Amino acid sequence: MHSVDANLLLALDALLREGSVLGAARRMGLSPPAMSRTLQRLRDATGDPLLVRAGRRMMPTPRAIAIRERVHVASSEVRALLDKAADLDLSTLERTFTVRGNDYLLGVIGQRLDVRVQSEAPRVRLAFLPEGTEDVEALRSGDVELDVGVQSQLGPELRVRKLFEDKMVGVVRKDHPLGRGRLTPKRLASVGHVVVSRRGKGRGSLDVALEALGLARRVERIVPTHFAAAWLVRESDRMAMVPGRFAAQVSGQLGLRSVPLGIELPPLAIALAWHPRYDADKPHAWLRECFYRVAQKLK
DNA sequence: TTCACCAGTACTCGGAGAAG
DNA sequence: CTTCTCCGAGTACTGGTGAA
Repeated sequence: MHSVDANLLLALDALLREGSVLGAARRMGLSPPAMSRTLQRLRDATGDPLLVRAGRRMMPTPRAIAIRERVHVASSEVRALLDKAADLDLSTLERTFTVRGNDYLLGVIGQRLDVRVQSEAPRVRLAFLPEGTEDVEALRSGDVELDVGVQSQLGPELRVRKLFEDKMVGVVRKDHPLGRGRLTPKRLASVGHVVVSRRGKGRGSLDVALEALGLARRVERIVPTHFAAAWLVRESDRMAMVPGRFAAQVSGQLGLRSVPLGIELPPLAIALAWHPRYDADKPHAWLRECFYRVAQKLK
């Protein structure tokens, strides 16, 4: 290899993302012939056709598919390195960040994060998406720029930064009998439960722990959010299991009592996750730092 | 989408002249 | 004599237009 033209890398990224010479030309601000010639240079440089005609469409070769993600990461790095706006000016920064997280996150740190972002970068917009399927592909494609929550099944290339730990507690209405006296596993299993699950699953770590003691609980309601669970138990005999920080935040306002579970459960580790293409992206790094700083101030 | 052709730009290289 | 700077010609590269 004689030399490397960064424009070729950017053009290759545009071609692989668009899957079309015309589309890539539009993306790069070139004419279609110029992009076609650039594709020809890429073919010469790589020794691979990269995109081949299939009727009216262009299909990527196996080599193109294999390098697509790495090319995208590398071109993002190049853009970030050569970006004229390398000196981040938060007062004028206009950008929408897509953040995936659940209502627990918003309840615990949403307000403080909102104040911090508003004071440091007033023109920044935060678009919160529900966790949904926890799709890793959304992080890889850039549809989700930052994921906040319990990071369990991530791709090996994704970056993770721990924010804080939490533990599950029970919440019941204020005058509920469970609120008086010690909450034993047996008493825990004696009431109906509201379970939080985005996928409609009624089984979790509490069931495993109870089964080890020869007990089982009755799951009577399954809801998608912690807020919904808290709302349901406030006028029923049921209890819900929610993260402790969330319970502390909403119990007073909803007339609930939070009760420590008389059973040992693994702690919740809440963390940020993002794709490495944002490593060198200063606005993204600033937002990650905002989350981290706000989380560190939690008691 | 690709090819042929054209224009503009940048780079390389060699020669000429000045300075030490 | 050597080194440095400037200048012009040649070459390579990139991107545009028009046609197929």
